[in-house]
Amino acid sequence: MSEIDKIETLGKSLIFSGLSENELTELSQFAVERSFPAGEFLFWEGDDPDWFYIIANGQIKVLKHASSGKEFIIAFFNASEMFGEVAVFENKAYPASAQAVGETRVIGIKRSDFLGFLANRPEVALRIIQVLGGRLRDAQGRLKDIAGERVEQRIASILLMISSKLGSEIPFTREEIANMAGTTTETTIRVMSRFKDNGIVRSTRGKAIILDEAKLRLLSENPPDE
Amino acid sequence: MSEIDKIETLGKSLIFSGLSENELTELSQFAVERSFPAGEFLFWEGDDPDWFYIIANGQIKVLKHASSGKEFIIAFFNASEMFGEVAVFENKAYPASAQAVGETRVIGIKRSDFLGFLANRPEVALRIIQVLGGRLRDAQGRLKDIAGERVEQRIASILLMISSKLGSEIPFTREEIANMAGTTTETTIRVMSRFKDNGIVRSTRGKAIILDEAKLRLLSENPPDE
DNA sequence: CGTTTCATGTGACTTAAATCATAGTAGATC
DNA sequence: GATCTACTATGATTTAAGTCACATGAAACG
Repeated sequence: MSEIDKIETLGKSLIFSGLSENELTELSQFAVERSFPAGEFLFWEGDDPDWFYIIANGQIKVLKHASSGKEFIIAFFNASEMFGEVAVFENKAYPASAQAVGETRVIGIKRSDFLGFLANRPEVALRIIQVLGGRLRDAQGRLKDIAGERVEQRIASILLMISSKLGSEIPFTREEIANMAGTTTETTIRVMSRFKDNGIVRSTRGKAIILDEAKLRLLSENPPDE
Repeated sequence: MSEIDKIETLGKSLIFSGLSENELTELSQFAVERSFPAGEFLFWEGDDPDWFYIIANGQIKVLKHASSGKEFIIAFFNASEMFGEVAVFENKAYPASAQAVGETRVIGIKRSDFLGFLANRPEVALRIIQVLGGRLRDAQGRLKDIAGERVEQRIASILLMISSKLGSEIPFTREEIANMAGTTTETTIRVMSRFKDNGIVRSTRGKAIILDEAKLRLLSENPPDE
């Protein structure tokens, strides 16, 4: 990856998109490129937070393990999104693990370099605040869903959330969807089969295509009964 | 509340604690004091985000309602903490409602005033980033708990979380604890009775006192069986 | 190109927790 | 200090979803 590519990738990210050519160049001095094959972990929950990342291409899923060993997917990120930032700002161990979904290239910036760069760039800080705010909002919405809604509604919400980021093609297996909705693979398969019967989704192996977003939205908002 | 009091309250809050006397005075020009009796709502989910708040004294709980009407407590805040900020930064409707727990006094700052003040104060922005980061971390931890752990563990975690903020006296009813753990009042009563039998907590009406934090921590981290 | 692997699918059974019902009890309120 | 009201308590029953077990099928791989 050339210096030019790095600058371009940084510039595409939401948080750095307002920076001048010069600033991006300065920032790219600190930036290191790394590549990960599908399934590889970039860091594990509990690791020291040395790096802050921006995705050049590919996708990352961020997950935690319950005490039973069951995996729960907290978030997934697409090209030009940042991640690993919470640990970096607090200087505490990463609170979750990050795994490459497909072959993925990221740009890493060292904690100290990044904080130094940030110190006199209030615009960048404001953008980070917005990103974190949005993520907090999402997390709180999911909390309410998982605590209070039925699996069918939760799965509907997850599908909508994914499609709002990636479009109507959902590139996840039933197992992965289960791990986002906080349920089991079997239950997810059953619910998705019902969705298929009702013409809401179509599916192939490892993928689902949303056909009727309106119906899905209805399901995610209203209890099925009463 | 005098101007002096306002300045003092602002200065005590984590995000403004680094500011000079002058800056605090400037900020306090925008600050409006409001008082709420116990149980009153400061704003409802869906309201426009006009205000950003700092608690002068009292406590606030922030909650959402599931489609069944069941209430879920997302967070609660103590004196000198800020809240309502997510909506303000994104300029979207408040994603949750805020309710005064006891008699509560808050300081409100108008969205536009606050953003203006923030624009050229990177130190304040960095502190906000830290606060948001911490909250995001908490929310993600709770997500994993609610999705993957048993009620007993979840309740143990909630008690620990509360005691780390307020001390070993937990000033909440079983119903409120249930609404934080994402379970029912009856189940919470049963679990708490078990805790009492094991000498982990003592309790009076509307209150619980943690006697054995170590045991509680053990419970929150390890599955009861196997 | 057969075989191994992993995702989907389905039935039978179990279970943790919700729900429903009812009662005691402490504290507020008049 | 009698009367509400809200909190705690407990038993009985139901149920949504989890677990276990096994089958089918597509795709990955040597």
